[in-house]
Amino acid sequence: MPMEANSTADVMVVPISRRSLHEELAARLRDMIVEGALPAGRKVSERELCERFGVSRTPLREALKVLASEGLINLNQNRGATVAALTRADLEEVFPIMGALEALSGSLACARMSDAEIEAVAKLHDQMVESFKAGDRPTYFKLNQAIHRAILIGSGNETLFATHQMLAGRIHRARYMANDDSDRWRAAIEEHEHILAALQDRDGPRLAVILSDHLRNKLASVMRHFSEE
Amino acid sequence: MPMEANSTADVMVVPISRRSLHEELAARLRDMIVEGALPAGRKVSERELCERFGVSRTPLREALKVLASEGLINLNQNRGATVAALTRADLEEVFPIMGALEALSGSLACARMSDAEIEAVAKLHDQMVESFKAGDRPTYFKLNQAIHRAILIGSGNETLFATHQMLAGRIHRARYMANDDSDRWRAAIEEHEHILAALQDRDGPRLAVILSDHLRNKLASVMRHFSEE
DNA sequence: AAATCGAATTATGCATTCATAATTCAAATA
DNA sequence: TATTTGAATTATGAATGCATAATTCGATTT
Repeated sequence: MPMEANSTADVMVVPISRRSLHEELAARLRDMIVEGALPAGRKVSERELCERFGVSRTPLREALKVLASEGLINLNQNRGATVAALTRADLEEVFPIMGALEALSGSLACARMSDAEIEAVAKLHDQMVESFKAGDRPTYFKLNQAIHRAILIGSGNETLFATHQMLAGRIHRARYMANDDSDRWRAAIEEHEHILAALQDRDGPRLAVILSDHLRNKLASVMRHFSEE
Repeated sequence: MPMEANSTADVMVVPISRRSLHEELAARLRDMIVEGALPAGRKVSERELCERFGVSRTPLREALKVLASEGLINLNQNRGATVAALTRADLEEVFPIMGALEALSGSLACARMSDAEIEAVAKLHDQMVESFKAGDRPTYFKLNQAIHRAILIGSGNETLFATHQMLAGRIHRARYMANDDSDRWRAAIEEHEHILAALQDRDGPRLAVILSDHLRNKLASVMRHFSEE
């Protein structure tokens, strides 16, 4: 996906293709659910959302079907949609899968990323360590995600990225609901040191193991703080 | 998902909840695409499908949105839907992911499957070997799939199963389009012997490695016979 | 007062209709 | 004859309408 700055020429050629409404709606609703603006278990009223977004029910309902297939909402026949609740069982299912996917991505990334790209990850890592030292959780959280994302993308496998993203969306709420305690936070930073080192060494198998363990530890941390919704 | 035989009592209680049309349509179309009844690249005409299934465009279009999110069809703004073509790049992306997922499932299955369930896999395996000896490819293919499926389900991780299923759907066409040659077929049987042995030994790490390799080898075989559509 | 029944209301599932973008095809032009 | 233009046709995107299932809420009964 090319991301050049918008030159005038670009603006003339590309930009007309507005996304269809169902796509736009799915993206917005997905974001609202993932970010917790729509709390888990809450009834999703078609009428209310139609009014909020100023669209008819047709594209909205199309978007709801897509989100249901992603596991973000549940559709009950003739009884409307509800935001899918996250259970401990969900977390125990999803985290190991993400671990396996990240392990694969790390392994591939070691072989495919350019030196410059790895250097960019190192920059993100340093910034992340800074935000840890400053106790700035929101920034830490963003940079942490950026690093994992960079490795996923660095794998060069778009399907891998997309699959991971879908699962990450499902558990995002829990991930930042349950903040790491200071011990776990420190340990996470240390794991990230190892992640960066393995990546810089381009040691795929080692990075795979580290990432898998990292996710396992993250699950344990989340589970400690997670209360069923 | 309980699957008891339909007693009269069950029939009175459960069965009324007919699936919604969009769900039914998505399932039917998914099957048609996966099984190759709708060839890759082919335009998906809404009118034609509406007539065939006797429904209006509304639920059909809902189903199409879902299938698009699964990667089975492509939607082009104002220009309709087409069955997604499978490229070599797709296979090279999807197989390693399935390998990672099956490796995880094998690892979990070793810990969680009951002896009886493992015995059932052994039965499937023996039947599969029989069909190999008989040169019966269709039966071999079905039993092979049944074994992988049993291990996926044996992992006890429904999300893992669902994620795998979605990816498997995307590449199913290629998998049976490109039949193994006799050398590869023989090798596949041998790999399955190792799979069964590791499962019976409940040696999770070993099974994970074997399954991952198995998928890698399958990819190589498919790639040899696969011609871009 | 609590529980139950049922009419009224509301929401959902699907069909139909409308507006617009894409495509087709024949006529006009070079 | 090949190419281009544009009117007619067709298909898609989205809104509206209709039938039915679910829910609400007040009246009735115990």
